[in-house]
Amino acid sequence: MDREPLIQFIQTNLPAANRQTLTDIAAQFDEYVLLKNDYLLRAGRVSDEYFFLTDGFMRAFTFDADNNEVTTNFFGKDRVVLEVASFFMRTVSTEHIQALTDCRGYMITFETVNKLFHSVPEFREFGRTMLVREYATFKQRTLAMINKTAEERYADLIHSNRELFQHAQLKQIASYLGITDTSLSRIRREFARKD
Amino acid sequence: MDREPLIQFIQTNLPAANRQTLTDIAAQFDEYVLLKNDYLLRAGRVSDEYFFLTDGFMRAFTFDADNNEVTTNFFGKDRVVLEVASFFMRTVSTEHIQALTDCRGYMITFETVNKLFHSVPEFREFGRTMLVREYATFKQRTLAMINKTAEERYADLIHSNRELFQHAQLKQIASYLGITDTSLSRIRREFARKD
DNA sequence: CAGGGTTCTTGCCAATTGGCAAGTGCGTTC
DNA sequence: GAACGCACTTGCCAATTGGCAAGAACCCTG
Repeated sequence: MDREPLIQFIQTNLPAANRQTLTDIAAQFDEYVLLKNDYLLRAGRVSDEYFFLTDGFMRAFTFDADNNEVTTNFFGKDRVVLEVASFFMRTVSTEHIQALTDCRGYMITFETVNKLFHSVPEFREFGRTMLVREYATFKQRTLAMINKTAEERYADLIHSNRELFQHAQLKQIASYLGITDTSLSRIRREFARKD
Repeated sequence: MDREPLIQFIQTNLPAANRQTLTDIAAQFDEYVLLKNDYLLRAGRVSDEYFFLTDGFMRAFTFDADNNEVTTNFFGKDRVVLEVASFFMRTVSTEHIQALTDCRGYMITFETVNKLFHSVPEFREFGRTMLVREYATFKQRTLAMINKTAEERYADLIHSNRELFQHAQLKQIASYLGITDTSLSRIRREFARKD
């Protein structure tokens, strides 16, 4: 069982930890595999999945008042995949998390996260850093919705995550960007002319 | 020094803690007062302010690419006021936090937060709960930007926080809702006709 | 390779929102 | 109380985005 990707990831976010601590933390995770279209989490359940994704793409989505699917997040390699509110507050999830491709990674439960959280100071730091990063990312997205045009948001996404476009449907990307698939299609046409 | 508001707040978010633990945590905070228009944080600095607001209203704001002011957050009574990214990641803040009214509350520094975080298990839980709540709130806001109209977002805000409208300028509220002051003015006109 | 389903694109028109500039209302100051 | 500044409103028009429906492109599956 090669946990190097996991260890590397924790270390990147926690340079101060020594090798033994890192492997101790990593040992608490279980290897986990999803096939394309498998669900990591379904709405209506309380999430018990803290998943570190080493290979593949996933997305989180929910439904709006008119029952339209809205993609709330995409996840790629080397990211922690979880529904923060449901996992930490033990509330029923309003979101689904599904594999866009075959996926591979490492899983840990709420109970184990808590155990590590209280017994390993370095893991506390790691957990907090994760949460702060995710928070900052969401804040940036809210800000982008406010002060950037749909075209700018599209440009940002394709430049930062071109590979995503090979795995996600344009309709999913559109709802993530806060526009309809029709508008996204038009933006892509304009974009193709210039760039 | 009556720290009851602070103790009550911590207890609400941490029902398991006993009285002694609560007073020990509260003892680490310092009373702090701001006059209207005073800044709690200025962009360009690394935030060292974790502020529990017991009375008054505050707002956080930044500037977009065209140098327009964008209000990113409003804070009322019984809320923790801080710039999460700057405070926890020790990065330079892109945001200002300013008092909309005279304010009163309790302050704690990054160093003391960390001390408590590692030495008091109950405070770890408290800190994590705060962060998770703030995260969930921002996520809800992003979602609202995507699948609600400007009018619905306005209705939500005025119903959940009517008092805010007595202290913040409509232009500030408009940028928080992701629209111009012109549009907000029109929405309010329509709204007044119906409701 | 024919048929059927899904995704994506396009055209047309409507609704929402923005930009600008002028106007109104209100409080402050001298 | 006249003059000024500031916040807010309004009118006019333009730009952006959405809704709908039809068509094109593509992929399965038999």
